[in-house]
Amino acid sequence: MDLSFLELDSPIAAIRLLGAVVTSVVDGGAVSIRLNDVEAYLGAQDPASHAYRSRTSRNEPMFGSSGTLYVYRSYGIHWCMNLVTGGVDDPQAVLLRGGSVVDGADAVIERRGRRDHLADGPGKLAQALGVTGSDSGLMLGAGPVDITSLPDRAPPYRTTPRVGISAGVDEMLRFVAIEN
DNA sequence: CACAAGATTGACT
DNA sequence: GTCAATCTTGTGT
Repeated sequence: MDLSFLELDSPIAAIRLLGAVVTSVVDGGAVSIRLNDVEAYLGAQDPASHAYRSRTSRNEPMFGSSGTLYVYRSYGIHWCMNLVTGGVDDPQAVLLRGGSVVDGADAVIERRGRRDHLADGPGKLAQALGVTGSDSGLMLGAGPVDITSLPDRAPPYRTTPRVGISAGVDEMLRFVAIEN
């Protein structure tokens, strides 16, 4: 799989990730999710980014090379999963906000403890894939997570402000695939 | 060392 | 629609 587009700026990489299939193999359960909701974080000049203030142990993976996973604890309860884009020392990332389960639904239902709303939110998507903080800093393909399919072209999508942030709210950096 | 805030979710009124 | 759960991390004293 050619993932070189992840070296591009996060808004462009985010759009290319729409329709992409992310897979994970954790505890013997193989899960595939097709992304339909992503957000771009620009890095040092983006007040909404975790890398805005300074380089810390938490956001360290964002300063790594593109294709690195950045996973953080949200509200003390959930895990949220990003893919690092841009070059080294350029802390851009794409937050994986949502997708639809295309394979391994049984494992997802067991992890989520319910049959609906399996991956329609960042915390839910990470839980569906079985991704946790211990996966932060791993490269795609080097750990349990990989991208196995990319669309030939970006699907139709709409652009909205990012969700749940208190700074940079005017930036239209959330990209949601339009359902057909 | 103390503390405030958070890229959310799910249950309940 | 409203609200509590829950705890790590970053920052300031």
